Amino acid sequence: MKDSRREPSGEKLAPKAVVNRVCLYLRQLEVFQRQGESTVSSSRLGASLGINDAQVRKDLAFFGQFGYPGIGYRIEGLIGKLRHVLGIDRDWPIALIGLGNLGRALLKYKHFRRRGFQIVALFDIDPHKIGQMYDGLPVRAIGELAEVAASRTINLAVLSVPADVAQSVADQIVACGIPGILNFAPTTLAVPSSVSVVAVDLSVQLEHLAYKVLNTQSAFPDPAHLFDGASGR
Amino acid sequence: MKDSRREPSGEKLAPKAVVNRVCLYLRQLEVFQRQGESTVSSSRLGASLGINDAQVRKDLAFFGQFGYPGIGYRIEGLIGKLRHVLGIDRDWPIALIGLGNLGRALLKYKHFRRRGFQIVALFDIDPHKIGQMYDGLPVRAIGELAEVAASRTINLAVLSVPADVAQSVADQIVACGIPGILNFAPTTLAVPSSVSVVAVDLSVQLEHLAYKVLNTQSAFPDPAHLFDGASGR
DNA sequence: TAGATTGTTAATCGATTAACAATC
DNA sequence: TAGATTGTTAATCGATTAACAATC
Repeated sequence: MKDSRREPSGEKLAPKAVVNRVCLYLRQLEVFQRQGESTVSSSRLGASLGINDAQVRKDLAFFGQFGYPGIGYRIEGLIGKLRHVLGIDRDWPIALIGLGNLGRALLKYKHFRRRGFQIVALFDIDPHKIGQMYDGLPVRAIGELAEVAASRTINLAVLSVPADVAQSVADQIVACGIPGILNFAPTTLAVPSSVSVVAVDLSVQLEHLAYKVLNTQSAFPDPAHLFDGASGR
Repeated sequence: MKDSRREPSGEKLAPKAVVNRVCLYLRQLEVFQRQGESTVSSSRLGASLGINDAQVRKDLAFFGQFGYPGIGYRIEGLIGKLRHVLGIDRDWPIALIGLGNLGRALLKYKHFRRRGFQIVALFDIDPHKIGQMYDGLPVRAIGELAEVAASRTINLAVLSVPADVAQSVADQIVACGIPGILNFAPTTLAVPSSVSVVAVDLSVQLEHLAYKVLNTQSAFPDPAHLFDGASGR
């Protein structure tokens, strides 16, 4: 430890893998806190998540010196620090675009609210949905996005529209100056580098699971022979 | 190309990142196919997804030799090959456990069905939900899982229950011999290594997006000064 | 043929893990 | 003090990219 109370926030952008794990650390620290614990070691935190202890220390060290040699990490303090470095120590007003089955489920998803994420405006392209109320919020036409985003300083959009309209809606999101998109549409969005996108394709996740199940050494009966009519290329 | 029609399927487990990208290649190839294309090069496929062309070739080469020098990849054939290596050239009967807002949305999610994933049985712990019908399927008590799984050879479970019961439900899934779990509960599951888990934590995705937005060099006004009361550790 | 594009090797880059002095 | 645990360096491991002979 070179110097004692330094916190290098914002110096370098953390790698994607680090940020994802830090989100998990935060989630698990809150579990420990609810259980009445006050400190935790990197090895115990890692074990609860299936992550190597050196990895835990290195990930946390990326954002500052939070630990105490011989003791571990003070849970309450670390939670506050991680919330700060992740940027979730504030409110994030969100526009939800697309009120299909998935969109409506996301609207009611409790965990978002608990994290400071609050859906404050709804949009859809379907004329039948526009004007309806969901969870106390009116559904607006996408054309109103610019106006609403400006007046409420919305900076995140959750996109749950069909794939074939996702790019055109994304273009409008970008045009409004909204700098972040959580994309549930199963398509890759082209956006300027100043706009951040996190993509969640539920089918891809399930496909990945299928691959893992088929390729995990086990007693699982692989009916591959039923399909191997294909030969060569 | 050492020897001409080899297909090393099942030799080594592909890295996670490779599998995820291959799922995206497949998704994009189907787009090209719908547009009436018959071949595509690694550079064009990569460009449409923001992936380096050498990466595309290397990922595909992991599973076999599918391309033709000077021509590219024949789309229809490659789609079939990738479906096969991913294991989605068959039906996957699925148990959906937890019929909250998210679970009900997943039940109606069209893209699963199109990929061969079919939800064939519903389970919940809430006595008020048990016996109700959703989408033509009755909600069963979790105690019936073993029986139903055995009779229908279910091999994937989608878990959308609250975090505090997720582990105990996962234990029952494992006990039934179901080898794959898609976990939407915001908690890490402890399962034997013979069981595959893919975790999707929607809050973590949104947190990651918030981090990216705050740390992308841009005109985005960072109100961090409102929060920096914290000092030291 | 000339141009295009693959599969693969080598080079680069980044991420993970082991080890340990410093610290409490 | 002895034991525990950090932050960090060095070693390992794996993933990405550039380059190019082989091929169509």
